[in-house]
Amino acid sequence: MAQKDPVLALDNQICFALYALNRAVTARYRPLLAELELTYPQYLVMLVLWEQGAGAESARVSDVGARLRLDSGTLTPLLKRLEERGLLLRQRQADDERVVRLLPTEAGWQLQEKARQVPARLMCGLGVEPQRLMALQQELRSLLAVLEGSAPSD
Amino acid sequence: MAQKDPVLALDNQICFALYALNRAVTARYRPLLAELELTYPQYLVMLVLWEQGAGAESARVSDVGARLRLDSGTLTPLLKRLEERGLLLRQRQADDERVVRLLPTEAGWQLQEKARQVPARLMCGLGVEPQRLMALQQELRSLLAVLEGSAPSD
DNA sequence: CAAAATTAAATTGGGCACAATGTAAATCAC
DNA sequence: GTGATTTACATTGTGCCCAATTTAATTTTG
Repeated sequence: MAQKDPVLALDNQICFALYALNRAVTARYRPLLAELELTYPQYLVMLVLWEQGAGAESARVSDVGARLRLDSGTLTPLLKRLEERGLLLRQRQADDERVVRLLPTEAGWQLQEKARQVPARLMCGLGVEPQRLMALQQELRSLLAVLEGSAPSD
Repeated sequence: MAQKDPVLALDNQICFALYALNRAVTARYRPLLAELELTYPQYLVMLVLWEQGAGAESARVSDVGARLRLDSGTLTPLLKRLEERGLLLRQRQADDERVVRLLPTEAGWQLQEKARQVPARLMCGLGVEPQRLMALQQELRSLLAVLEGSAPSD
């Protein structure tokens, strides 16, 4: 007893494969995002803001949080750093002071131009057939939907 | 220009699917590991130590780091917390004082007993066919091997 | 309308990740 | 065998994550 147990073997933990690959992929993004002076979570936030489009209704903190599954404890300081860098403005909504609207600045939009090449450069660097990645992405998204659609412990 | 761009759409980023699913799965572990009073990275470290077996040569900090792809900046404080909790001993190797050996204590081995049920309980809670998870894990591991076998930007 | 409940962010605190640097011990090179 | 490298951890500092709490504004209820 109290010895090796295949059930507890690291290589049998689905979680570890996910954890390790996530960090390995993030590490591949790092040098590319360093050119934009963005961290990986900051890049994701900018993607959400860019996605809203310039003309559309600006995103709220909670919109970004819902999209990225992050709460204000993570987002508030991150957004303040992006604001200090001049990439966006955080402003309280006049008719509902609880809400903070996030508006990319001109510099924020200019950064989008530089960011456009990131996905392709990443894919190249990975050295994996795009089809294979697309298939994986579909599966990951599908599983995420399953997890988000069921209670944390049915 | 400077508007929506399918290349930058969040839903097209393989990275985001990986990032979001990893956090969702970790969140599923959290209540189970809370019963053991372990965080998720602490759980992974204990898995490595348990895997070594009680009779075998004890693991070094760098062994755990190599297995989990974590450096001493992450591991040292984490291991100190596990030591404070009485789950392991950190002791310098006599014939090479640079090396720190990690030895699970009796409490550390007892915790393995409680941990044995974690994987099955997690799988149940996910509500996904085990075969599907096994297939995903194979793919994740295969991709991790590819990334670790190639330069960070070929 | 006033009290209670809800909502949106912010704050606080603990614990990862990771880059960069520091420190001491062991090994190598001449 | 001594100086230069290398190795193994530790430390420092920045930036996530997340739980729990707080604050302030809005909405709901009686």
